[in-house]
Amino acid sequence: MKKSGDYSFFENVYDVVRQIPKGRVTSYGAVAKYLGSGKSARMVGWAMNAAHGQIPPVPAQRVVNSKGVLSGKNHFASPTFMQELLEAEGVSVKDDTVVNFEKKFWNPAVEL
DNA sequence: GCATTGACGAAGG
DNA sequence: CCCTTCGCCAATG
Repeated sequence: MKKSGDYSFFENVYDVVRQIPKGRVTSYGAVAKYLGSGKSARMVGWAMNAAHGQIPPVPAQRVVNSKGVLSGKNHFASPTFMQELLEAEGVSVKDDTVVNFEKKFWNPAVEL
């Protein structure tokens, strides 16, 4: 039996990612740190892997690694889909890396 | 139950 | 900047 508010780590990750403002990005580690897991950035990535088909949809394209690289683009429907989604939101991507990453960076621990 | 993998990150060379 | 090593933890074989 599942109680209301019984959020798993995965769902908690989805909740944070869904709150990323349009045109901004964050990193797996930042989300992990906000959730208190700190070094479990891999789990955030794993959560994204299971994020497909989630309702409401999880904007996984706004989550990149600490360098601003679209490390997970290969997991989207198409390797170019992630970049296209970001550029459609006003985030420029060059060589699989977010341009002006530090300016686009959205830190949940600070902004949330 | 152990070994390997991974959409990561930090530190060291 | 590039590469290697280590830590972290769930999923998978």
